[in-house]
Amino acid sequence: MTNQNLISARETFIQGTSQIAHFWGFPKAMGAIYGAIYLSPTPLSLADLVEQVGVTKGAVSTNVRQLERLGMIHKHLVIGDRKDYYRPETDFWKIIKGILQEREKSEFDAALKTVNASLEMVSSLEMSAEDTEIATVYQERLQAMSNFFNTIDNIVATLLALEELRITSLGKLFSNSSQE
Amino acid sequence: MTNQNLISARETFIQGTSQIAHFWGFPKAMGAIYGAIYLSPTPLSLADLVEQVGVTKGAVSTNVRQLERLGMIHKHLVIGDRKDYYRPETDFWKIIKGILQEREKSEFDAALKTVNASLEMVSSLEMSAEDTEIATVYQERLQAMSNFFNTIDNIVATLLALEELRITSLGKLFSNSSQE
DNA sequence: TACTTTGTTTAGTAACTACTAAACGTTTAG
DNA sequence: CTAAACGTTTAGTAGTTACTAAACAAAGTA
Repeated sequence: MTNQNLISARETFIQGTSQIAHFWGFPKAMGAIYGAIYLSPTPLSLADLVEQVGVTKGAVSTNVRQLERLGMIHKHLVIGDRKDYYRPETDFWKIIKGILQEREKSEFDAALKTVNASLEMVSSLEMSAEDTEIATVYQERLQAMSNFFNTIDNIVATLLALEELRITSLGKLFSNSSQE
Repeated sequence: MTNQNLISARETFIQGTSQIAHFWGFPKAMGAIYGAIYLSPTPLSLADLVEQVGVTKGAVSTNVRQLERLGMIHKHLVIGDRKDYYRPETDFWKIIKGILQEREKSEFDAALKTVNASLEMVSSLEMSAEDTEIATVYQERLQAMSNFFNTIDNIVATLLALEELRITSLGKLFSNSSQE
C-alpha cells in the first residue's frame, strides 16, 4: 500500500478505535490493534501489528489474546508459515453478544445478587415501630432496583434474540444495515 | 435506626452499589454514596454520608457533585439549616437518559465522527489499481461500522422514547415494574 | 550442533485515578 | 470581632493499569 490517503485514513481510524476502547474501559492499544485488523483486507501478523500500531510485540501479544477471547478477532493459520495471522470478526452483534455473556453478564449478575441479598436481610425478625417503617422503605427501594435490573436484563436478552433470528423487519425499523 | 439487620442490609447494599459503580468505570465511593442516599428514607447531609460511607468529607463533596451532575441525586435545602441535604433520583430510566446524553453521547458521537472522517478520506483522488481494491475494502468496512453505530444509536433513542411515553404494554412485556 | 524466527512471560516503570489530610473561604452565631 | 459550622479546594500519596525492554521458550533451519 503506497497511497498516502489510505494510510492516513487508516491512521485516523486506528486512532478512533483506540479512543472507543479507552472510553469503554479497555486498553487503548487493544482498540488500536482491533482497528488495524478490522480494516485490513488480508490477515495481519504480529509483526504487521507492531508496525501499524506502534507498540512492542509483547503488548501486541497480550492484547491480541484478549481480543481473541472476546471473539473480536480470529487466528488465521497458514500452512508452512510459522507466523500467526489474525482476521477480524466483522459481525458486531456477535461481538456484543460474546462480551455481554463473558464480561457484563457475570459482573452484572453479581451486582443483582447483592441487591437481592440486601432485600432478603430486610424481610426478617421483629423490630421497633420506627425501624419497621424504615424497613418498608428499604423493601420498596430495593425491590424497585431489582426490578429495574431484571428489566434491563430482559431487554438485552430480547435484542440479542432478535438479532439471532435475523429479524430484518425490525432491523429496518432501526435502519440496520451492518450486515446486509 | 438501631436494628442490626437494617444496618447490615444497608452495608451490603452500599457495598453492592460500590461494586457496580467500579465496574462501570466510576469511583467506588461514588457508587457507595449513591447507595446510601438511594436507600435513606430521609435526605442525607454531607456529615451523614461521611459516617455511613466511611470516606472523608472532601471525597463526599466531590463525588456528590458528580452524582448531581449526572442527575442521580438532588440537593434538598432546608430553610434555616446551613447543611446541604441530598435525596435520590429513583427513576432509573431518567438517570440512564441523562447519562447517555451527558457522557456517552458526547464520546460516542466523537468516535462515530472519527469513523466517518476516515470514510471520507478514502473517497477521494486517483490511485494505483492495487490501492483501489484496498480502498474498496476500506469503504465497505468503514461503512458497516458507521451503520452499526447508527443502529445502536437508534435503538437507544427508541428505548428511551418508549419509556418517555410510558408505554406500559411493552413495559409489561419486559416485566417492567420499577416505577409502577 | 548452534542459529534464527516466532510468540510468551516477566520485571520494572510511567501515568493515571481516587483517595486522605489539611488548609482555606464563607456564612452564621454569640 | 471572634469562633464555630459547613462545604470546597489543594497537595500529597497509595494503588492500579498498561505499557516497554529484555529474558525466555519452542520450533524450524543451516
